[in-house]
Amino acid sequence: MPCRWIAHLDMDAFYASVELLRYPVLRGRGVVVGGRRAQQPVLQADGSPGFSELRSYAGRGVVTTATYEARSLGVHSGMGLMKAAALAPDAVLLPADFDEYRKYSRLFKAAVAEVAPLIEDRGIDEIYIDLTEAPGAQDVTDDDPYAGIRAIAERIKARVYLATGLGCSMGISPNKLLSKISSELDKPNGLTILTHADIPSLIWPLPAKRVNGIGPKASVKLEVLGIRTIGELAAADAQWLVEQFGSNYGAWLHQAAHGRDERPVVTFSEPKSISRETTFERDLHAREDRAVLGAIFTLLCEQLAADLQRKGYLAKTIGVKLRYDDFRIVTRELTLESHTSDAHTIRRTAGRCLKKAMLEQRLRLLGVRAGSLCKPDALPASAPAGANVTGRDQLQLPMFEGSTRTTSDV
DNA sequence: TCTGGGGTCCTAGGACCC
DNA sequence: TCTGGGGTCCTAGGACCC
Repeated sequence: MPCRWIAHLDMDAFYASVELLRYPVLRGRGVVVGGRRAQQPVLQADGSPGFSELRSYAGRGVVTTATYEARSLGVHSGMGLMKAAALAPDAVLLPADFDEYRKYSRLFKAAVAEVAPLIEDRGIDEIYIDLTEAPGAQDVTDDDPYAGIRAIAERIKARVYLATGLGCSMGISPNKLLSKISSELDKPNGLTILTHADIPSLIWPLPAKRVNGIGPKASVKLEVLGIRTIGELAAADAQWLVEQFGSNYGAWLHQAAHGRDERPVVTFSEPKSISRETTFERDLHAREDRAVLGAIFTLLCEQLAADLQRKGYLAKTIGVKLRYDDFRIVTRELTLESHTSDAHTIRRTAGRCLKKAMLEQRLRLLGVRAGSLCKPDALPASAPAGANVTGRDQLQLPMFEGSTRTTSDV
C-alpha cells in the first residue's frame, strides 16, 4: 500500500498543565494532580491561593499526573500518593477537575481539526491523525525529505498552543504503532518523524514495554525468556513466540517488533459499555455496613442510569464489579430480556448480580456496569425503552405495529 | 506506604440450536 | 444408537490502555 502519514499527538503532562494555566504561580514547582479528596487551594488573607503540599496528604489515592519537575523526583502516574509524598514532599497537591480537563480536551481537538479532520479519539489527552491526504504532506525539499509533513505538524502544534496555551508532543510515521512510540521520544514539546528505515536505530534499542499493547505481565514474561528490547523481540522466531504467547498475541508481538501495523485511523465508534465505580474511604462489609453500602449502590445505579439517558443509550446486560480488601476482583452480570436505561431496573438487576457474589469478605470497591448497548431508534418500534417484555413477546409484537395502542404499550 | 475511574479486547467453557 | 461439528449467546476473568 502507498505510504501513509499517521500522527500521534499527546498533550504534555495534560492535567497538571491545565492546572498551571489556572495557577501560573506554580510554574517551575513540582505539582501533582490526584487524590479524590485532595484539598482545593484555599484563599489566603492577601487574596492569593494557599496550596497544600504533598507531605500533608494522608489516605487513599493515586497520582493522576505530575509536572516534569515532580517526575524528575521519581513521581509518576498511578503511583500511590503516600509513596509520591515520600519522594516529593514539597510538591503541591491539587485535586483533579475533570470538567476543566474535558473543556481543554475539546479545545485542542477542535484546533487540530481545523488543520486535519481525520482524527481518532484516544481519550482525554491524545489522538491519532491521518495526515496522508493532507495538502502538502508528501512535499519534499532538497535538504528535508519530510519538509511537507513537518510543516503540517508545526502548524498543528502552533494551533493547539494558540487555542489552549498548552504544549504537546507529536510522533509521525507510516502507522499508529510507530507514531505512538515516536511521540514519546522527544517529550515535552517534541516532534519526531520516522519511517521504516529508522526502526533499527530508533525503535529496536527501546525496552519492549514501550510498545502499546505490551504491558507489565507480557514484559515480565518476555524478560524471563531473555527478551528486553524491541530489537531482541524482532530477532525472536515468530513460531516460537506463538508457542510462548498463543497464536494471536504471539503473531502480533512479531509484527509489532518489526513496526508493522495496518490499523486505520477510526474517526467514530459506538461505546460498548458505560460504568460507574467507587473506592470507599474505608473497606466496607456487606452486613455490618449494609445501610451505607446500600446507599452507595443505589447512587451508582442512579448515576449509571443518568449517564445512559444523557448519552442516549439503552443497555441489555447489567453487571457489578467488586474489589475485595485483598484487591481480588470479581464480576457478575445478567442479561435482561429487553433493553433499559431505567434506574430501578438497573438497581434490581445489579442487586441480583450482587447476590451471586461472595459477600463475607470486606469490600474496597463497588461498581455497576451497563453493556450490550444500543440506541433506542435501533430497536423495533414496538419495544419501547424499558418495556418489560420478554424476547418471545418482542417477536410477536410486530404484528401490532401501526395498530392502535394496547394496554401493554402504556 | 501500596495501588483511581473509565474503558477495550481476548479467551474459554457451557448452553443451546441446527 | 452413537457420534459429530459449527455457530451464537451468555458469563467470568484477565491483560492492557488513558
